[in-house]
Amino acid sequence: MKPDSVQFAGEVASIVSQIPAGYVLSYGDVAALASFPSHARLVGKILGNIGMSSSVPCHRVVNADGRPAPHWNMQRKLLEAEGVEFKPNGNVIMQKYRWNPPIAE
DNA sequence: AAGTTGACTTAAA
DNA sequence: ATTTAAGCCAACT
Repeated sequence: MKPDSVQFAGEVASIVSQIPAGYVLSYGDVAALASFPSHARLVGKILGNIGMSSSVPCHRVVNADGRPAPHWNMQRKLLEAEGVEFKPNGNVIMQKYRWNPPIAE
């Protein structure tokens, strides 16, 4: 099934909105939760689109390394405000702050 | 229509 | 540690 941008965006927005403060999720994870494990890149694009005009906490979504988006600077600061710690190299401590999502079906 | 790009991921050099 | 390669697939040019 092809991901309708509307549906996919809706799923992504819904999932990202459910991320509790102090936790992060990778694009791949969000994509997988949205039922499209191979559209991690699309998640980023969608967040870029909706994040500017929606209440979706797009700052809680990072890449698989736990590193904030390459285009957006304040993200790290926002995560720090959520209580997320960073490694000296600038990566989030994923093994500790990676959100454990509810078992979806 | 065809080629390029990218807020990705994993692996390898 | 960093860079490259390749897989990935919708959106963009």
